Amino acid sequence: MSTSTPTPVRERRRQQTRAEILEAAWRLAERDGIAGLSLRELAGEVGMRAPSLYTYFDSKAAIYDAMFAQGYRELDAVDTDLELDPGDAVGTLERSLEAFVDFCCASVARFQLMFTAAVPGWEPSPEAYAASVASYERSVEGLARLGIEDPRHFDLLTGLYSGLASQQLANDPGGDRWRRLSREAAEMYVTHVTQGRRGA
Amino acid sequence: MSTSTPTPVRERRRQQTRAEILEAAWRLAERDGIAGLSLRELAGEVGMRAPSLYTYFDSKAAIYDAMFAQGYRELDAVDTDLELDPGDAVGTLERSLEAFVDFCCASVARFQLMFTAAVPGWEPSPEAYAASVASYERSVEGLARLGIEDPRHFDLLTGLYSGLASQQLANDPGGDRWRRLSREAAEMYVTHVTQGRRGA
DNA sequence: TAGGTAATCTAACAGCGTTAGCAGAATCTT
DNA sequence: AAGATTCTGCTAACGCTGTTAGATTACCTA
Repeated sequence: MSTSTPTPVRERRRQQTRAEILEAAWRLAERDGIAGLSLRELAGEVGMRAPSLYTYFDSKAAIYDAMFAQGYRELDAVDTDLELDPGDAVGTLERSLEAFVDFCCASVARFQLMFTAAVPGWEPSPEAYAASVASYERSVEGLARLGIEDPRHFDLLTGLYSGLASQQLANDPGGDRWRRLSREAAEMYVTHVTQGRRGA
Repeated sequence: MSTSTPTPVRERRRQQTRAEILEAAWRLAERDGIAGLSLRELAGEVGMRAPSLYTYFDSKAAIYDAMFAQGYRELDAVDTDLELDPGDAVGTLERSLEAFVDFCCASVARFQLMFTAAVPGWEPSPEAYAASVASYERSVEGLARLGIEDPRHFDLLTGLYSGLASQQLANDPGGDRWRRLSREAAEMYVTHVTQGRRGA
């Protein structure tokens, strides 16, 4: 007939090649910045010419999309590893802040892709964006278990996360000038959100 | 003689055309993102062809440099307008935070250029960078007059500035979801830095 | 008005993402 | 095993990018 199955064994090779391309893409993006990624060079890195990449990805934007989704999967892994102790909100937030700064510093390209509009024309597709929203909502849930439920307080905290990470990356890459403020920031924040309102 | 004066009246026209180019550059950068700026379109906007721009700027990077310096001059103007009241640290910081978020939101392109690495290959020249450092140090001085001198506390505050502004721009452009937290953030911060240490 | 400089142009180069059309290889079907 | 099909990679090309070289025009100065 005409439209047969998508060939089950072919699909394996295809996915493996896709993964190989993404791996090379991260390497090059780390070297040249996320927006500096060149399809011709990326293709050469996996032994191809540029047009052949279009067999595996519809466009450069689709490559960014796959990387974006990969980034949020990795962030979810970090969040999952983090042990949440409702009895020690400060300690939990401290570790969470440190983990987030570490996550951002571990890959500048990933940070640029996930949290800044560093790629001129690109923005995540609806599906990729949905993954980021899901990750965000999981954080909301975690914070709620620490007793933080006021939306304003939650926004204030995301500001702290974002602020420490972006300052660390922009003004002390490779160092810990802002990362080491995690404890102090957590204390300041928890003191603030619990002040006046004891118990419930 | 060979190398005569740079012609005093010619220089006026030249500077005016430079300003005209920069003005158009901001307009286009606002529309397409700072990295999406096209020299051919920029030239067309001022009635030229692309190569003619090289009479006024050595390269596209030089245009970014001029815009970068302009941005810091505008930021300095904001800081200068801000009245510093040592008797009301919270109020002063609140207004300062609001002003900074407003400054960032007033021009996404300017924010991208000044505070993010949104332009692939470009980074400010030593002269342009020096202007940003000078602006930074003026802020340190202002903060010191509010009694904030501990470098750690200062870094924590820059994190708050950066965090509120970047979250506002990324997740609620045009709104005030993070901007309106300025008061609360200032209270939280001042409470923290003054706790335990009264007087001197 | 003549001379010289400054400003602008066209043509071109190497790079970019992307598309069209074609060759070859790998697979599935008979 | 042979034929039909699909899949993967290629080359050539288009229109875009920043940039340079060289020629030409416009303008200020003397």
